[in-house]
This record gives sequence, C-alpha cells and structure tokens, in this order.
Amino acid sequence: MNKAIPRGEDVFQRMLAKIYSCELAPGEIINESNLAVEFGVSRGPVREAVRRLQGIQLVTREPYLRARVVTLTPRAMFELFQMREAIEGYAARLAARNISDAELEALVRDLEATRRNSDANLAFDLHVRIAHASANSRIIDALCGDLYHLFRMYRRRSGDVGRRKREAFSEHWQILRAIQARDEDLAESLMRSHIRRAAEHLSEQLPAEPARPADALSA
Amino acid sequence: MNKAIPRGEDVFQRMLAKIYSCELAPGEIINESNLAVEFGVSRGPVREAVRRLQGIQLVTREPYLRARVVTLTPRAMFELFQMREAIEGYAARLAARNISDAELEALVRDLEATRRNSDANLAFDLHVRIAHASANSRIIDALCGDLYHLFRMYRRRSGDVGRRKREAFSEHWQILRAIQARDEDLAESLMRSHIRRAAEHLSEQLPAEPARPADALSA
DNA sequence: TATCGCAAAACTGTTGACAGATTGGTCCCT
DNA sequence: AGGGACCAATCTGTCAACAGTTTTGCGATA
Repeated sequence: MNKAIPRGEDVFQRMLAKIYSCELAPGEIINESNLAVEFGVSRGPVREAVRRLQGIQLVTREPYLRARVVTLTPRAMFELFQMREAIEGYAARLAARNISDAELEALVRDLEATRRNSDANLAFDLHVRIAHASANSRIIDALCGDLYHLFRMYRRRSGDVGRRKREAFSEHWQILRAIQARDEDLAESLMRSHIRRAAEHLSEQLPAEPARPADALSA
Repeated sequence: MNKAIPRGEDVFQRMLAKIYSCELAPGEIINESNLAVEFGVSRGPVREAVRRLQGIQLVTREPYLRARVVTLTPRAMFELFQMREAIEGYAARLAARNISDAELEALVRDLEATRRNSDANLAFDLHVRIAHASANSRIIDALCGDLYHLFRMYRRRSGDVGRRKREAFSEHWQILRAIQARDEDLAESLMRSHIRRAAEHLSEQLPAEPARPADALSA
C-alpha cells in the first residue's frame, strides 16, 4: 500500500513556503537544528531539504559554513531573465512547431478568459502552458523548476501590478498569434522581447536594491 | 585552517567517475548500503551523493523505490541537444556582445593550436570557453553542470571520432569569426546549426539504442 | 501447473549521539 | 588602546541503530 509521505519531502515544501513568504528572508542564515525542532523532526530530513533547496539555487552554502537563503541582487535578476529569454524563447519556437490544434484552441480560450477575470496568476500561467507545449521535458523541468521558483521570489519582492499587466496581456496575445500562424521565428522573437520588457519593468520597481545581507539577524 | 574535505563530496566525485566509466551503467540499480561499504563510509554521505546526482539528472529515484542511473534514450538525447541549442546559442550571442579583445585573442590562438595537436578535449573546450565568455553565471553553471555531465555520458557511449572532428573544427572557426565580428545574430545562428549537426551525427552513431533497462541485474 | 496471499528479507527513511570545523569572545601581550 | 592567540560555544558532518515500506520467495490452494 502506498502510504509514503517522506518527512524530507514535507520539510522541503514547508521551507519553500517559508522562503516565498519571506519568513525565511533573503540572506538569512539557515540553522538545521532550529528548523528541526520547529518542524518536529530530526536534523536528517531538514538537511536533505536544505540540500535540495541548494540544488535549485534558492540556498547558497559551502562545506562547513552556514547556509543562507539566496540574496536577490539586481545582477542575479538580470542573469535570470537572460536565461529565461534564451529558454522561453526557444520554448515558444518549439510550441509554434509542435502544439496541437486542440491545445492551441484551449490556450486561446483561456487567455481570452483572463481579460475580464484579471487574475495575475492566470496571466503567468501562459508561460507555463507554452513551456509544456514545447513538448521537451528538459525545458519544461527547467522553466517550472529552478527558474520558476527564483522568478517567484523576485515577483513577490516587487509590487508587480497595474499598468504592466495591460501591456503583458497584449504581448501574450501577439505571441499566441505567432504560434497560431506557426511562425517559429516570430514566436521566439516576440517571447524574447516580452521577457526583456518584463525585466526592464521589474528593475525599475526594485530601486537600487537596499542590499542588506544580514539585517535579519538584528530581529 | 581550511582542512575541510567532506566525505559526501568525495563520494559524489567517485560516483560521478563510476557513472562516466560505466562501472555504474545506465539503468543500473544504486544500492546505498553496498556503496557505503565499498567506499568505506556510512550510508549518510552516500545518500547525500545520490541526492546530488539526482539533482543534476544523472540518477532517477522515487520515494521508497530504488534509485537507478539514468537511461540514455534517443528521446532524452534529442531533448538534451535542443536545450543546448537554446542555451549555447544564446551564450554565443552574449559572447559576441561581451567578450574582451584579449580573451578573444586567446581563444583564437587556442583554437588554432587544436588544428595540429588534435585533441578532442581541446575541441570541446571551446564550448566551455564560450559559455564563460557569456559572462552570465547562471548560463555558465547550466552549461558546465547538468548539461555538461549528461552530454559527456552520451559522448562516451558513441565512438565519436574521425570525420566529424574535421567538420566540427571548421564550424568552431566560423563561430569564432562571427564573435570576432561582433555579429550576435550570426554567432547564435551558427552555434545552433553546429549543435544540431552534432546531434544528427550522434544519432547516426547510436543505432536505435538497444534499450535494455534492467539487463544489469542479470550480471 | 499456475495463481494468490503471506511472511521474511532487503532496502530506504529517520533518529539521536558523537566527531570535526568554524565562529565569537576573552584575555594577555605589546 | 589595539592586535593576536587561545578557549568555549555553536554548528555542520558522520555514524550506527531503529522504523516503515517495498520486494522477494515460499507455500497453500484451486
């Protein structure tokens, strides 16, 4: 019988939530023992969770040194968005090549639905949908794994709303039209521009990044 | 004083070597206890190493099930090379944009040196060098991490030599010239073609992939 | 003989204790 | 008073034993 719910997995999810909610703030030190008692488990599962977080780049660590939640520098954000430009651009190209007519139809319908029910999550969902439409599991894993988690951290740190959302909607629509036309070059080009613009918008929001690495200690 | 040499790190490196040398063959089951006694350590460090290998996609595993070395299917190879096309292509673009004149000069010189001293490792080194020239640490990590390890596995599995090397040299040279001309579009386009051709060559070498998942058990 | 169920074996997940390294503070020396 | 060496506290790395789950092999039954 499948009753498997390893503690390490649970701790991993809970730590992820803590990082998203900034209960574990960027730059904050991660103490295995403390987290262990907090979660009511031994240090083993916590240790494993920390290593997994390190694997997806949400935690930095060196051999005998203390682990820290990754700090979101402007430079790191810049590099992350360049990476997204490369991979998501190519994903859009593959989507234009591989997406099925039925899937495409559903995508158009769902995008249209976001116009009135303006929910930000639905808007970003398009990126995930296009990633899946690429039909390349390695690309899907990358976009929905590491990059997605980090992107969420940046997003939460800025009051990303309002004017940009309208622009994004228009850009999403253009991308979808290019995919519909099976124009690979255009789809990739538009996706790159879209991500570049999102990056510019975000870097305006984060004003020079306070950059306080260990402030959390003084709590 | 820095005397740190964690066992987990050592075990990780040794397992990596075992996987490359096919002493741990694709599809083979990984037994924590056996490896622990083999390496003369406890199960803890082995466990950690296996998780790290899982993190870089060299090992597949599910909660209470046994871990296995990843099997190299033609489909997985196809997807891997698409990923490389996306990222290395973009890396070439960034290299054309960012590389310093001195670095470029060194690159040209080293590539020239590979013509006579035809060492396959030097040839591939160009990809690593271009990745570094991109000046994007996230791209560097991706190309020199997961993707690089998996690529090495495929490479070792095929008698990749001879005719292709001559072609590759020529293609490398063209890419470098595009970078020299600071032509971003051309550099990216040429890198993509180069990788696509390498993929085609490799898929000819691997004839339909024997695809024996658990043969290693019968040893 | 083939199939199903059950129990033992094997393996992974977890724990608490111990060892090695680093950090932080104190005290002595200049 | 400033600087450096030593020592204690703290934390990470490692180990061996225990618990829960899956796999395997045996035997009963049809």
